[in-house]
Amino acid sequence: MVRICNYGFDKKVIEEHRDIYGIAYTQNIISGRYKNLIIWYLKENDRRYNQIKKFLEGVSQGSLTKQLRELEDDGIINRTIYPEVPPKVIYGLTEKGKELLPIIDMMEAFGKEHGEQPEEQEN
Amino acid sequence: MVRICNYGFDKKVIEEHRDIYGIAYTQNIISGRYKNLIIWYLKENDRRYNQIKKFLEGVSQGSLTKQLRELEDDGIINRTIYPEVPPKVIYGLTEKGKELLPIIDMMEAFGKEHGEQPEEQEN
DNA sequence: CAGGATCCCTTCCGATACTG
DNA sequence: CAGTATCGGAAGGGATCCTG
Repeated sequence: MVRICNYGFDKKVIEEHRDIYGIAYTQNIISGRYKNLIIWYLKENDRRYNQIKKFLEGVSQGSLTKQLRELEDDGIINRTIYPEVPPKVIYGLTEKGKELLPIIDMMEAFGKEHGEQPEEQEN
Repeated sequence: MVRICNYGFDKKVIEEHRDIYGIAYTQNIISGRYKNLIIWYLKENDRRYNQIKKFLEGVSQGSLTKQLRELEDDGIINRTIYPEVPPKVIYGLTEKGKELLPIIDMMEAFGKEHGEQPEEQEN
């Protein structure tokens, strides 16, 4: 089911143009200020909640938790809880989540090529 | 320069993690409810304002115009005005914009693979 | 036809306080 | 440590009115 929130697309558009369904679906998953970066950060290793939080310095718990839950609901990451004291929660990419890496990889490449010299762009 | 709006990233994050600059830059460009679809729609042919509007049925002029302007400012599309009566404005992808197509292509592929059978996902 | 300007609502996100 | 709950600000997007 396609989320309507996250500035996604509603059924009408999707019904009319079946070929853009995939774009809308994927956009729904990765739209969110930190989602791409979370996925990117989990690329090499599984990480704990606070590691992710530290990596994204500035993010609030509320926002981070919400984004992690949404990614989990979408099957992009999985959450493993170790019932210790203090608690330990490990986040890692699912197989589905790993399939997003090439996309983010290309985003990084695009940005590296075009966004590196900001002041050299003619305004 | 990285826009702070569009739920982008501020300088702090970017300075700290140079490797995620590209992701943030690209995300800034394509974040927006219709931007990916606009780029996708311009893939095959240049289009007029009203063609795009019709394709995205439901979008308001205000939103569409804003997204088109931002894409233009980011060098993704170019706008050609034909001073006729009634006026005619053609939008097309720049070379830089065409480089985004593989990314959107992969988004479509991902969505097609994972988002097609919504009710077969275990909840 | 292709917008510009304005108003308003929704969603996203940060800040803070509190908990097992 | 890893959250939950609540509040409020800011940005995105829709609706409407108006224009060259």
